[in-house]
Amino acid sequence: MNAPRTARARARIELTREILASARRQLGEAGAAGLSLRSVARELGMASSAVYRYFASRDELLTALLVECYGEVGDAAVGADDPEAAPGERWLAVWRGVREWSLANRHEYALLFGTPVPGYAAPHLTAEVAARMPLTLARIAGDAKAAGLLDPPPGPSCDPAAITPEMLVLLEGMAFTVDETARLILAWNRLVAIIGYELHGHLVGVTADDTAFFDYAARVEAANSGIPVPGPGETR
Amino acid sequence: MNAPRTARARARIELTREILASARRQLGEAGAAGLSLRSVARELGMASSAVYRYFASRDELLTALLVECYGEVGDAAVGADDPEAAPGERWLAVWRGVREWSLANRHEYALLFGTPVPGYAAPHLTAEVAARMPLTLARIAGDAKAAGLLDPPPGPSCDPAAITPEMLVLLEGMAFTVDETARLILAWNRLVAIIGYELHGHLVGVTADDTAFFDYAARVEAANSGIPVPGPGETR
DNA sequence: AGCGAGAAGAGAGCACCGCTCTTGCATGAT
DNA sequence: ATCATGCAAGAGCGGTGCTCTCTTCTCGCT
Repeated sequence: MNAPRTARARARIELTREILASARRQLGEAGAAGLSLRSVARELGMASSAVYRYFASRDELLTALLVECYGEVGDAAVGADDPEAAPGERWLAVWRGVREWSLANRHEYALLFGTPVPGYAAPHLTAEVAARMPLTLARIAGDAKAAGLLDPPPGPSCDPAAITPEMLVLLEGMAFTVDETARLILAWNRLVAIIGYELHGHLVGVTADDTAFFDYAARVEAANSGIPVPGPGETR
Repeated sequence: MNAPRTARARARIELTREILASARRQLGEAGAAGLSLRSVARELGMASSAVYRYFASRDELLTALLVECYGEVGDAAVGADDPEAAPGERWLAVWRGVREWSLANRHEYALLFGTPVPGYAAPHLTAEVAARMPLTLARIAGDAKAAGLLDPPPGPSCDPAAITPEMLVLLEGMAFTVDETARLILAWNRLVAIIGYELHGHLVGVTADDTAFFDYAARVEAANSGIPVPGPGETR
């Protein structure tokens, strides 16, 4: 973390930022598959080969964007969460925040949660930055539990051996049961899933009001996780 | 539907099948992004330009594969379903059948449910073939309801305006309520979602036994849809 | 039976891609 | 002031989707 003493070093980090910014813009416009190292170079007025001084490969550039986007979706989740509010309100706000980010950044969503691009295997190093969004959901449930408000409905129980010990440790301090943890994992998966269906057109002809249906899904999932949620009446 | 009278016509449908078969194999090996029209041509010993006599573009070839794969996953669902069995057993069997097909055909799963490839927009014409898998789930719920076994747990209710009238019509004869329909849509989404997480590595470090966790998810979702399901005890 | 229309295949070519290697310049350190 | 090094550029390789032209051969009709 040395300060950029020399002009060369300053130029280097500056150019790195510009490459990343250009790539980010192209990702937003054409998607991961349409992101071309050559066109980034063109846009910056440099030779394509010069970009390789900054990113060893297209995949490495993509990884940098991946980390950046995980940060953004984490920001969207954390930013939407008001720790002072009631758990149900917080839950809905975070779900909506993540959805809005995804709708505004559909190609970025695809990069994070969609099909891995060609031969690119996402590095697992990004686990900690990737965890911010789901951890925001867990925190809401944890706070609800601490306040004695967490009340998951009855249902099938989860084999404790199905979940990694690390996962239970990660959520330490929140004192979740295995079943509560399992339901949170499902909730995280389902938040991403319902957005994916909307983005990829699987709901065309199925839902008439995507926003209303998303809100419904968010409420159902809150109830599933045991978080009391306000809103439209009960089934039956 | 004329019979292939001439030798030319026979050769044409034969070659079309071979092209499709070669493409299917390459899709299974390298994924949609790695599917190359040129390599298909190479494999069949013909000029790349000749393939264009059969498929106007790579996207058209991809669409043909898409339809084929939708058929396969539909077959997997229908094939796993034993209409004579109890609803809970049927539900689990269909979920497992779809998962097994997906694990054995991960690139095909990605084509169907993952990020749309580059600039390729999936045609909506495939709706009827795409619907077979979710309709299998719906049929189980419908049969359960007819037998008086459908008993969805209380929870948030869905705004009827959020679902298209066509959807309610599509499920006609099963006499589902709006909420039952909404939960089935969620169940369909969630079956695809949990498999996607497993395939794309999002569960690495989270779940220790993917099969057990999937079974848990299937049971939770059956309960959510109101289908009585056998298996491990209740939460709490 | 023969001929014309049209289908099918081959090949060259265009513009693009990721990536590599070599060459030369300009800058920063000594 | 000089030397070593960081850095950009250019050419090039093998690959892609797709188009256009040219030739061959098959099919259907007179």
